[in-house]
Parts: sequence; structure tokens; C-alpha cells
Amino acid sequence: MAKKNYELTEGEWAIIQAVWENEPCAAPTVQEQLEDQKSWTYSTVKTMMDRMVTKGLLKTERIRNLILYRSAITRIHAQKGEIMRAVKRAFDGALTPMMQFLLDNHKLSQKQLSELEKLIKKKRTKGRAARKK
Amino acid sequence: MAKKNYELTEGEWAIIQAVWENEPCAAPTVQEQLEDQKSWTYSTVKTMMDRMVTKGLLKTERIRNLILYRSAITRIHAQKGEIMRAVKRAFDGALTPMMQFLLDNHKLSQKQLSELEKLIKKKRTKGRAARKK
DNA sequence: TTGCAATCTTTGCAATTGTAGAGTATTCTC
DNA sequence: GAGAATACTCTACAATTGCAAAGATTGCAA
Repeated sequence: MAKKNYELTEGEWAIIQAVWENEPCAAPTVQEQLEDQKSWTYSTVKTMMDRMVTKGLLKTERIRNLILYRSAITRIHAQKGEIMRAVKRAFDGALTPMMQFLLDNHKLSQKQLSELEKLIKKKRTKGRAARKK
Repeated sequence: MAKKNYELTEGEWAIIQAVWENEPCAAPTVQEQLEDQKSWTYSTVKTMMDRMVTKGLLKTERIRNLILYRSAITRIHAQKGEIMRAVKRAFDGALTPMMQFLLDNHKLSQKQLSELEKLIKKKRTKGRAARKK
């Protein structure tokens, strides 16, 4: 079970998010939900969804003459992929420099900063024995 | 001077990195430098570089019959673009959730954690009046 | 001046991505 | 059971990206 590194395109992100929100859902549903953001026709959405099935991003199940889609990867998975992509390309694969960059280049509010600090502290103390894969 | 959000492709990243390292440099130089990583022929590299000029990622200057390339955007710029891309797609544009995700989902060493903590602390105290650009 | 080496230019192709029209099948409704 | 509605299938097309061969230039060296 190779955990591939998925790199979704813009359009794929839009669609898979709609799918996550409606989980077992038909193509028209997705199209309707995206209608405001993107103004894609049904055809467009359906085509993309089918391509995503081929790529293993979605999977289907046919019920009579209706096709239900659900996601084949979790949001976490996809987010990880997106981040790995950035890290790999722009930071030579190294995570800490990327974090550092984030801290340096984006003005975070005091609140955000202290929130992060808290998180880190928790990680540090708790981290010790936790080796959950 | 609109600060566009550049989204480089895999190939473009490879090339612009080589350019950054050799700054005013000719296409053959870049090709040679990339030879190990990618095994692109000269043609390929040159084509890509020229396309990047069209897109405003590189710029050129002709000296007699030699064409010198240099980058048109800084590394910082490009990194920012790459990150924005990830944040926009996968985290709905919100930075802190992304950071949180990073902390949660990647096992950072104790050292890395404390390093980050230090950085944040510095940010917090120093941040106050600094509104540099 | 002839020829070779280095460089550039032109052209092209296949895969992916965004986009959709047009036609087909199934089902509901009167 | 005929038309309307719903959902699906098939086909296509332009732009971008990764890739490169073949031809045109230019400049140096013998």
C-alpha cells in the first residue's frame, strides 16, 4: 500500500472539497455546489470527476442508473501532499526552513504567535514516547 | 508594480534554482548544471528558459551572440508563491491552520521544536513596532 | 577560406488540464 | 405511452508543460 504523494490541481481541489462535504454524492450535486465559485457546467464537472476516478482520487459506486462518488483520499492526505510539494520544490525538502520562512515572512498577530507557541510546547513535552508512525 | 503570485512548475523550479546560483548565465551553463538531476538536453532547457522569459520569470540580455539570463524574481518571492499556493488550496487561505497542521503531522525532533520555539519567542517580543513593509 | 564547435532558432509532439457541446438513456408525469 | 426532466457518455478543443530533433548562425582556428 504505497502512500503516494498526491498533487491535486486547482480544479481537483475544488471538486474534492465538495465531495468531502457531501461524501456519497452524485455529480450533479457537486456541480450545483460549485456553481458559485467556479461556473462550470455539468459536463465539465463530470469529466473532471471521472478523470479523478482514474487517478484514484475518487471512487464510484453505481446504484441503478445513478453514480455515487466518494473520496478515495482523506483531506489530511491531500493537505500533506500539497505541503510536501511546496517543501520539495521550494525548500529543498527541508521542513524547518519552511516553517522558519513562514514565521519570518508573514505577519502573524500576537495571538497567532502565542497560539503556536502553546502548540509547540505541548508537542515538546508530550512528544517523548509517542511514536505513532 | 503588482506583486503577482508566481506558481512555478517542477521544471521551472529546477531551472530557476540553477539560474539563481549562477546569476548572469547562459543556457548551456544551466543545462550542464542540471545534467545530473534531470537529464535534459540543451534544447529542452533552452526552450523552457525562453518560455520562462515570456512569463516574466527570467530576463535576458544579449551580448553579441550570446544570451545571458538572470532571474526576474527572487527566491523569497518564489517561495512565497509556492506557499501561498498550498495555503490557498489546501487550507482555505488560512495560515495558522497550516502551521498547526505542520506541527501536528510531521515528526519534528526535539531540537527542531525548541528551535522553532525560540524563533517564535523572538518574533513575539520583537514584533511590536516593526511594520517593515 | 574552410571547417568545426558552440549556440541559438524553429518546429513539433504527447500528456495533462480546463472547458464544454451534443447526443443517449432512464425515469417521471400526465 | 409520449414528452419532459435528469443524469450519463462520447468526443473535442485550446493552452500548458515536459521533452527534443533538426536546422541556422557565428566565430575561431588551421
